Amino acid sequence: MGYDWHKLLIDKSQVALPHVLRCGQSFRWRFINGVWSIGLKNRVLMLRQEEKALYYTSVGPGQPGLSDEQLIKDYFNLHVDLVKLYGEWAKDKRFHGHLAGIRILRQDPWENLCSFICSSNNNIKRISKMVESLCREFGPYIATVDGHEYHDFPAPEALAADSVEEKLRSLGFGYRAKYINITAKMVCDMPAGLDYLQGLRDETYTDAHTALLAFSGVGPKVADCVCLMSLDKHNCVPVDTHVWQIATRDYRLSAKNNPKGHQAIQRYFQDLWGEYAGWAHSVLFAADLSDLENGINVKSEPLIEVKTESTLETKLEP
DNA sequence: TCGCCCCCTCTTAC
DNA sequence: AGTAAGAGGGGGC
Repeated sequence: MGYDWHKLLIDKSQVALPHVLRCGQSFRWRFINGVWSIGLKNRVLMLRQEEKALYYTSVGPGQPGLSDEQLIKDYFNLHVDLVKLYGEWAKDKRFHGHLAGIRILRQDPWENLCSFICSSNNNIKRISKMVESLCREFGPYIATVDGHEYHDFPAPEALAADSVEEKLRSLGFGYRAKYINITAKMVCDMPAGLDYLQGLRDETYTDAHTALLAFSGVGPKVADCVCLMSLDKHNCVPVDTHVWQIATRDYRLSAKNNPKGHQAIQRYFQDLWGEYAGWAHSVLFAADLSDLENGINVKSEPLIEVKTESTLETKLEP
């Protein structure tokens, strides 16, 4: 099957897919035979990267008024010059030698919220499994590509039925099953629905953060992750035990590992890094991440299929 | 196999 | 009122 690959001129130092898509922001990306793919906004989006260019193509109808290129530029926050930011952060010696191309995504707030409700007391591998279950069981089918089924992330209505909690428990969600179910009901009961979450992009950090805390299974850390990764609060630094360790070990801060201590650490990093403090934090965070490149959702087809299907090199010549 | 620890939040108890 | 401690499912080490 021949894909119509399009080229976007962007350097790896601006976005490094293997790191950005595996550092605990989005949990749905697959990596199959050198191609990154995801079911997003009613299409299967596929990406492939070279040193100075990103190649993209898609399968499925998509959404009216949202081209693949628009989706990519929005999803990856490509209007932000990451290289310039790295230059500013380099004043901090601890940044020297860290991974390049790690940027904050601009995800869908609803998916972001649900994913991070799943993330409490949890690890990336298991979160990925849970989010995939969510999409497979409750998300609308989009297409099958090279033998792999792709679903979109489920709408709140699909997760609001009373039967959902038990189903999620059987899928290994544990106590988070109830949180997801209740939060979905809450969003469905809102007059504005998903627009309410989307609208938090226009609110201040404090207001957005407070609003998110009202949802079930959402504490300060999860609220901060959503603020940073889908609500444009670029200077928000989510502090968990991991970031707490970086702060106390590498930065010699003497904060306690409790909410007050976490808040103090957040303020310290915001002062230090400025407007895009949340982005800076993700670079240090990723550097410490043992889960990076751990083989989640990675598949390789038998060699013979690679030759015959030839989704890569032969179709990529500009 | 058995502990122990987790990218936490909620609840209860001071 | 603000803070502290324990429970909660499953999986990794």
